[in-house]
Order: sequence, then C-alpha cells, then structure tokens
Amino acid sequence: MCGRFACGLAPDVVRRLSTYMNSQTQETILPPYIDLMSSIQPFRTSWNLPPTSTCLCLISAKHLDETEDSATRVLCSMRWSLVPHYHKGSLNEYKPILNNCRVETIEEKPTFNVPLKNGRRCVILAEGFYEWKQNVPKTPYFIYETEPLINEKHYPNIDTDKILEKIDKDNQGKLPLLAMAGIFDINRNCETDPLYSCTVCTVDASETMLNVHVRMPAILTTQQEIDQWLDFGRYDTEKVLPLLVSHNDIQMYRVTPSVGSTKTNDMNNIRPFIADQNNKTISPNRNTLDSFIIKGKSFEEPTSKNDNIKKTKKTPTKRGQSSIEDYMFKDTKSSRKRFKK
DNA sequence: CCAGACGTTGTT
DNA sequence: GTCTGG
DNA sequence: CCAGACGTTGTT
DNA sequence: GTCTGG
Repeated sequence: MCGRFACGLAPDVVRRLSTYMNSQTQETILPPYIDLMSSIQPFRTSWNLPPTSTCLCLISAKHLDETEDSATRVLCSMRWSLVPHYHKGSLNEYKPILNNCRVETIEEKPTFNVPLKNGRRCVILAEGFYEWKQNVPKTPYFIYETEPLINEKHYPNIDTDKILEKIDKDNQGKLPLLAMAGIFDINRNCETDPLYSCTVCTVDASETMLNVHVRMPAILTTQQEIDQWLDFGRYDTEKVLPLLVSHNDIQMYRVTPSVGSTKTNDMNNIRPFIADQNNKTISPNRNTLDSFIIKGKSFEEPTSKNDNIKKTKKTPTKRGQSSIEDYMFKDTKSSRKRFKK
C-alpha cells in the first residue's frame, strides 16, 4: 500500500531528472512543468506527503492539449487522492480518501475504470514511500529503489545543476526517483475547476516488501514501461495493465517515528533510524548517516512475539568503512516477480 | 422509472 | 470509536 | 497514511 | 457520468 511518501526535490530538479528520449522522434526532451494545482494548493517540496497533498507526476501532453502527440510527456502537479469526475461540490466534501486503487479490481470499479478508459494514466514521482509495520509500537520504514541523497547540504534549496552533478557523481547517475503507476481524473464540478487528482495503483507485496506489509505500489522501472503507461494513444488498457506487477528491486530501512506526524517534513525522515536499548528514540536531528556509524549502532529490528521479520546480518561496523548498505534490507533474488492472485 | 452508490486499508 | 487535518 | 481532537458558556 | 437495486 502507499499512504505516505517523500519528494523533497524541487520541481525544477524533478523536471531535469524527468528528461527523456521521445520514443517517436528519438529526441531528448526536457518536459515542461505545469502546476495544475497552483490555484488550489501549489506543490511544496516535502519528505512527508500524505493523501490530499499535492504531488508531482508525469502525464501524456495530449491530456492537456489535443494537438500534442501522446508520446510527449508533461510534468505536472496534482492532488493525491482521487476526487472522481462525478463528484459535485467542494473538494473537502468528498469523503472517501482514494489514495490507492487495487490493480486486481481496477476494471470493475467505475470510479477507476472510467478514467482508465479515457487513458488517464499517470506516473507519480517520489524519492521513496513510507510504510508502517503494524506491530506495537508500529514502526515506519522508508522504501526506495535508488538511494536518495541524504546529505542536507545538497538540497533542496541549492542550484539544480549542482544537485544533478551530485547525483551523477555519488549516485552513479542513477535517478533518486521512484515511478509509481497511477490513475488520474478531472473534476469539472468543483468550484476549483478543473481539479486534477490522482491515485497510486497497488499490487500484492513482493518478497522484500513482505518484511513490512502485504501490499505495495505498482512501480515502473524502465523508460519503456513509463512510455507505455503514459502513451494512451498507442497503448490501450489491455496492453499496459500487465505492467502493474509486484516489484522486488527495492530496498528499505527503518526511519524515525516522528515521520508519523505530517508536521515533521524535513530530510531526517528519509535517514536510517536506530532506537536505543530501551527502544527510545535517538533523535536523528542534525545527524548525518556517518554519525550513526561512528556511534557504532547497528540496525536492530523491533522484536515482538508475532514477528517473523528477517534480520539483516550484522557485521560490526568500523569507522569510515560502513555505508548506507548496512541499514538496508537486501535483495537476493531477481528484480521482478509475479504473484498469483 | 428514480435513488443511491461509486473505495482501500486493516482487523475481527 | 470516529472524524478532521496535514 | 498517522496524529489529534472530540465542547459550551459567559466574560474580558 | 454510469451502474445497480428496488
């Protein structure tokens, strides 16, 4: 499932990271950014985005301009939590919080199938998402595909070029972005007309994800998958729904319990978190990853009777030799797996 | 015909 | 327990 | 998703 | 808007 995520990168950075090769023209294109939520609730960079907040996503440009080719992409902001096209009245009068939609039943639910028939598919961009393991006390994890930048000196409020340089150098050019498949709709009855809102498609948890939860977002992993998911002109529903499968090429670590409150929206949320012997919080404030390692703390799973969580093997950490990998769940198997219903 | 629903999650 | 706000 | 509130009256 | 139930 996906009920909270992080996107602390400025729209301009996300835009630059969304540079793509147009499959029709073979041109490298920097997509335009269109803040569709500017008059309602403009996108704000945050490491703690809950349902109903404004997020960033990619859609086909043809949704906004009929004359555009459907392979052309646009980066835009939308409300996360679908407000269906049929809803009448104000935004807040719509009670169900539709932040997720189940892939298994997407075609039998009118709320999702109608936008789907209109090709309203989007890709919601995040550095990673959070999941609370439902033990006592419940413990939050940050789940991601590519390691995010976790040195606050580098973003969000610095020069875009410098961040890109940093990603290129420290992240081997891998993009610290997760592409979650989503459905969006347009509501023209609200006083906030038109309202663009989206929902994250969910699938059964993959092996790695099962450490924490039984559902997970459908993640798109290649430019080809993103191309097909977005290009409703060339790929119909039947062709693209099979793209939405459990994905196992993810990593995760525990994060601070303070991520529970949406008031806490700083970068500490996506740093590895370690509890002390009494399971009390060691505040990650001002700590960099290195300072955890220097304290010699290991990644400890909370234990409880019902817990069958896998423990990561712990090797004593030496100063200066440890890396973020010491705090991760590791994948051992292939990146993809299909799970039968 | 009109009225009313239209959803996911987790938990029991 | 249930709703609202973020 | 989680956290936090959940209320009225009269008076300053 | 569109489907289901009465």
